[in-house]
Amino acid sequence: MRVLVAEDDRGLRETLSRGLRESGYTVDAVPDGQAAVEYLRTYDYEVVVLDWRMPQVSGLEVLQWMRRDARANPVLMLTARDTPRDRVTGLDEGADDYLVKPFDFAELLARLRALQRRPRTAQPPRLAVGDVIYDPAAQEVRIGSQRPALTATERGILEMLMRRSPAVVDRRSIAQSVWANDADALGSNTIDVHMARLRSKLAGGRVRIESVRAVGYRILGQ
Amino acid sequence: MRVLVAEDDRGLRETLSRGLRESGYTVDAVPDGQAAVEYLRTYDYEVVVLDWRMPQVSGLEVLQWMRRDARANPVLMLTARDTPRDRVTGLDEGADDYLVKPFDFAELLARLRALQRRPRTAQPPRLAVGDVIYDPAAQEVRIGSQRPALTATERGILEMLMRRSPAVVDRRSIAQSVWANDADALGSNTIDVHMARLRSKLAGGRVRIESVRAVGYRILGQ
DNA sequence: AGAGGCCGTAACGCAGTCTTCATGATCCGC
DNA sequence: GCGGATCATGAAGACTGCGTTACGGCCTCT
Repeated sequence: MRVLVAEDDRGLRETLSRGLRESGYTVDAVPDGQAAVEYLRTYDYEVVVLDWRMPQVSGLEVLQWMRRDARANPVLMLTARDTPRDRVTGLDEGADDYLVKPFDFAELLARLRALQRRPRTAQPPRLAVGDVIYDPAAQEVRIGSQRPALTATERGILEMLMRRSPAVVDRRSIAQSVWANDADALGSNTIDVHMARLRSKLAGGRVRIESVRAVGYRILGQ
Repeated sequence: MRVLVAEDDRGLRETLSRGLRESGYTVDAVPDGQAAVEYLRTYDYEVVVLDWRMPQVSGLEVLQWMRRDARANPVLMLTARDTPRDRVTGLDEGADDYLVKPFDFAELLARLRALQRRPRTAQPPRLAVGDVIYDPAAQEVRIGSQRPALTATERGILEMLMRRSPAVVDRRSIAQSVWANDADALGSNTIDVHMARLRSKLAGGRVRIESVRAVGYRILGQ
């Protein structure tokens, strides 16, 4: 298991390196964000441990770079900050987990194990298909610079389609994701109508919603 | 997005339900582990929020049942306990995340979003014969780089043939796999007609559909 | 109470799909 | 080789699912 540790405090960095090696990991440790990016560019790691606060390039910036670059490696952030607000920021930027200093080493190991089990994050916090961007946190949709006013139902459907894109989403999945009782939505033409409304609101964007007869729908960029 | 919440404290349960619904989730809330298992058996959820301490069946036991039952749904554990030791236990049992009460609601939302980000099911099982590939999950057929437009019935028949390939599939099996009432399909030449169309659409691929007189059909790679 | 927005249902037309029918080809036992 | 059975294929009508529009009920905000 290869792990990259980015931590500017020398003492902590060495403690982490030693401890992780004793636990069977292969560790590369770097003292700042700049070096972390270099290493990430060059080597491949299963898990990345990033200190939030580092000189020059912070852990958050490294994380943002990773996600922009479509790197899906699980990331565990270390930080001294402990306000809920900070945690929200970190998680929404695509961190997979979060640990507050000072921390218990056994817990770090457990969280690393959990991250390894978890399938890669694979997706940045924002969904994008064509020029349509959906931000699940803000529940906001953008088409280029436009901001179409979608209703809650339409956003729910759109989110489902975008998460699975370019695969086909069957009607049952759509129904389940939006309605508690999928039966009535399946029995009527409710989905079709919402789909029509969604299509008209997305018209002008560089996407299209294809219908796959007898199965469901899918959204594709153009 | 469907979420199951299992929490015995009524006040917290209702707060969670209301808050999550306002954030766009479809929520089922249950007061104990027993009910949680029932619901998990019956419905499908994207994320499960489990209180650790519950009467009768605890959240940890629900989690253990899920993992024994090979349920891969992301699980977020809620708990009042806050020793590193407990966290280690929870994470090692397969919880994907962990939140200590009292918690900030925005953080709960952020962690749920992080959990949802996990990619769709590992890798979809695929059927391949010759250069024809069928993905049952996406219901998509490819011949090399081509994507022939098959109808639902044709896909159903093709899937059956490919699953059994290179064995012969008798007409009864084909009928049963596609039609609720296999009788009428067997009495007519409907199957033959579909088979002809399927052949023509697969022409160009390195496969052929052989007919086995008085028995059925089979598909072979070339 | 009224206005407006959102949602679900109904109705209808259309396009794509399925089944049936007709006809010809092929196979198999005798 | 002959006859019956089985299969292949083309065309036509029946059917189904989808797109669309319109409308009524519900909720929220004022």
